Amino acid sequence: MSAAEETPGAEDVPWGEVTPEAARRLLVAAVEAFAERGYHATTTRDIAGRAGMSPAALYIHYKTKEELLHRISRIGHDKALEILRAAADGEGPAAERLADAVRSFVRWHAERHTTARVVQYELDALGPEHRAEIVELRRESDATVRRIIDEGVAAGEFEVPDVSGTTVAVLSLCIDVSRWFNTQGRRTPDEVGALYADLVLRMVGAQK
Amino acid sequence: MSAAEETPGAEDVPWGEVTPEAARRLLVAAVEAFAERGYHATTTRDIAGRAGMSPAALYIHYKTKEELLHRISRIGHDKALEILRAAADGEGPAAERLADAVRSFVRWHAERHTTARVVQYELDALGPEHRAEIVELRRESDATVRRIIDEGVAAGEFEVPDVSGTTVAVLSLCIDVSRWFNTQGRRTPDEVGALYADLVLRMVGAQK
DNA sequence: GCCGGATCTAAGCGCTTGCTCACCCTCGTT
DNA sequence: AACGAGGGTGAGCAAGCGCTTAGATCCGGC
Repeated sequence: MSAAEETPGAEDVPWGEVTPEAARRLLVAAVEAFAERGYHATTTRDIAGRAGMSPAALYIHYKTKEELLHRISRIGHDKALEILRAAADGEGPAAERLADAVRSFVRWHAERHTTARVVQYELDALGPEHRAEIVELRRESDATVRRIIDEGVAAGEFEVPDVSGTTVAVLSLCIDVSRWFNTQGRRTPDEVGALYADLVLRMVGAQK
Repeated sequence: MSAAEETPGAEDVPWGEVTPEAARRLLVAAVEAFAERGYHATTTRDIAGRAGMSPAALYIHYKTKEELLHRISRIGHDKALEILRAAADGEGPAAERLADAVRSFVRWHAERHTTARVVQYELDALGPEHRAEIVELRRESDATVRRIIDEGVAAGEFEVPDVSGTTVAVLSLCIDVSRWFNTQGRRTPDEVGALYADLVLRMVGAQK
């Protein structure tokens, strides 16, 4: 086998964009540790240990522990926004696009709830500039969902008295999936996605 | 003024049940610190400092930092459960009781979002036994909401294909208010409560 | 006027933390 | 065979952590 090759089929492998391989192993270890115990309760020794390395190895690939969190947060938010935009930019009626958005967004938060938990709940552990950068990405997620709802109202598909309030509620509902979802639980990510898509359509008063 | 009196009108003062006063000051300081930075990022020196005391004073009133978190969590969950039960045990149709429950539950999570944030998101920082105790309280909250929805379905008021899934979603929606609610924001706790009560009635298919 | 318990503090102990430093090993290249 | 660069390690530093201890201060009851 050729040795120089890097991350074959990189796009759909979860952390395929992170190279070299040692940096990715550290990042994956950090995601697990942060999700289990929280950023502040996780030690650099724990992260390095999970990746099968010495504590010092971490600092070859990342300047600080906070930079690790930022990389995780940035990649995760980019992915989340990409999912929402793919649904929003689709064709068909607003109801279909909203259901699509919720279904895939929820599925991501359930399937990758370890990552999502870090991405969604460790925002405050970031430094001020990194935090501001991530907050901006969240604003764009909000705008994307709001746009679908706006269009549904304009087309007469939805009946929504408070668009911005409903937008917050929809995103909030989806995001919180990463807090309670458990792989051992009764429901699959697909099932939760379908259930939530239905609930959201009811929230916006889409006729069934 | 008489000096010996303790916590006049104790019931409705937020932390009135905590005595003596120094213990309450420490607990209030801990709630603020935990909400701002998270349990693990908060130091005992920070808590004591906010309460205007030396670090050692904390250990006169609490055995450990974890006991402080447990006290906060226990009182908070008791209050939350009390709110839900008061609405569930009321009279009138299920739709009215569900709206009541959501309205007051959300209002609490918005008004006291500092406390709620600690109560809802720092569960994992508790030790195993304390954690188990709190998880049991959450199960009861879930059962309380599920009961209202069950009764609404039985009475033909609601149309809900998946009662347990919808119960989770309703509670999840309410709890997440404490994550995003901001006192400086556009909405008052009353407004968010009213909006969410309406959204939840739509979720259960209550005819308006 | 003195006592005993409760409350609070200054100092600091033992340990862990994020991070660094001096050095080593494994390479493809010459 | 020698090299230089990049990935890795073992040991450890300065700082900060949760928590303890010895002693000062307050205060109602005799």
